[in-house]
Amino acid sequence: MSLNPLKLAPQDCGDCPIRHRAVCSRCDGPELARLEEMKYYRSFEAGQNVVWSGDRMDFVASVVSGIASMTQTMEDGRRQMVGLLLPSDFVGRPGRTVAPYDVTATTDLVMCCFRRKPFEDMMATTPHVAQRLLEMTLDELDAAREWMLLLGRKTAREKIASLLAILARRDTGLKAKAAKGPISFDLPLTREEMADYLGLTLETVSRQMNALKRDGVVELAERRRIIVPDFDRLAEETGDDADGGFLS
Amino acid sequence: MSLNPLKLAPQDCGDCPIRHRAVCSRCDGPELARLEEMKYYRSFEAGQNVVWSGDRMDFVASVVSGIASMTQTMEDGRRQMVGLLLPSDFVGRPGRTVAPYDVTATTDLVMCCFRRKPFEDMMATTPHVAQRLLEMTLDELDAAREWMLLLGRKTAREKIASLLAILARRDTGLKAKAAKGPISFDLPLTREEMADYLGLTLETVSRQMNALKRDGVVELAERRRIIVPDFDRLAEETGDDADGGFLS
DNA sequence: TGATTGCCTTGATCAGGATCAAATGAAAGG
DNA sequence: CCTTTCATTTGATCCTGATCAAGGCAATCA
Repeated sequence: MSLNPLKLAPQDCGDCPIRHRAVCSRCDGPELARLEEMKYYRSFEAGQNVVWSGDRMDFVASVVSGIASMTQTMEDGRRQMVGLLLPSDFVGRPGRTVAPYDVTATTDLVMCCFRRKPFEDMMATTPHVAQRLLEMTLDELDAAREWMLLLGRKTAREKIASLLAILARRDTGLKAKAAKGPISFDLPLTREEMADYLGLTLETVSRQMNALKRDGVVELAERRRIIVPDFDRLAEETGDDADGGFLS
Repeated sequence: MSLNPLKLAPQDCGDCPIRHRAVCSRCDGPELARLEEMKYYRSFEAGQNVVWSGDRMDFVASVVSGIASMTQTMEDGRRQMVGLLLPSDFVGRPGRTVAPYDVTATTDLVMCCFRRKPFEDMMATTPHVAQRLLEMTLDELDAAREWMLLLGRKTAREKIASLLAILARRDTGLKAKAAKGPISFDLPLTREEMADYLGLTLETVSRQMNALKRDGVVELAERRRIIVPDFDRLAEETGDDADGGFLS
């Protein structure tokens, strides 16, 4: 099975670190118990590789803490990030045995894994699980398509602003665009990783970050902390329309 | 429900034009009969809109003939195609009511539709269907990610070659990269549509198409017909590695 | 403490593709 | 047949972001 991220709603996870409740929020008792039985944890250090493209993958997993990225690399070394896995994101593809992308821990990382076979068996016998996974995959597909718009049509400045807005939303848990008062969050990516996300070079990322700083859109604090004085202002810089597709 | 394409394997479709056998290749009798009951056809003229972003969508569908495209548009008019729907592709998202993208018929188009509600009901009671849809969605996600690599890291020439290779493969049904002898197929897109697919301008598309022609990679025949004297040669121009991810 | 290393910034220059503009070609309609 | 319209080509110029090259800064380690 190869890797794909499927977002789990954090609120479904309760205090269970593996958050697998979200996989089947309507399952009680037996299914949850079965999930509980087959789970195990793996941790990785920052920079360590989780799987290589082409590897056999015998598990699906969800991110407990830390961040991983999925990247594709061309023969001559050009790299494009195609997935960014944050806590509560799901990874893995029921039914596939080979990973199509490299997955790398960009920070220290803990994942909660389920062996593929029993997980698939449960999927086959528990309709809710398959449906929930389908829903999560559709969300991921939407995200990929917004990403495509970013890669294909946005300017460097808009790309940076978009990425910061995405991270800010994920980190602070805000769904809507509007937000009063300053927001701050940790930037978990290096300039190079941001560049790979955005289809830019690291120099351009650096320049545009500082341009946004000069213009008062963000402040760059110690230890890669980002302060956003006015989220709406940042949102304006993304090039997205104000209401931004939060309809279901 | 909003739109997403899910590829159906044409070989699963038998002689049924709606190809819904592929939705549940393991279903016999009752499920197929239910699908048969709820289906209806819609046709569109080239250029006509199927749904607008934000519209309510009460059906899922598969493309019977013709081509449709999903596009996202920014306020200032910049456009990015995020999905290209060829015959046998599936469109629609069980569980969602609002389309997130514009869907437009780029040629005359016939779609076979299923009302969303009964389709969802069948999904809920027929595990195979949900699993099959999940599989198709995962394929679509893979395609989106390859598209992301194209948008973020490929040169204009590589982008054009990649698109032509994709269309050639779909049109001629070849799975592998290798192909002896010349291939020809119809280019169903205008220069502008190609540009929207590739994140380029139509002028750049035109120039690079003619560059590929000058270099003998393709021939541009009458009525938008494309002749590829040597598919391997075209494949080399895409920037993808030779084996190209045809592992499952 | 100094050296190394990884990450980031900054500068100078270049080039790939965008933009603006005009001409050509082909199909459709009166 | 001429006109209109739309798709495409081609040319000239511009500009954004890439590339090449140094230098700075902070953390880590000997």
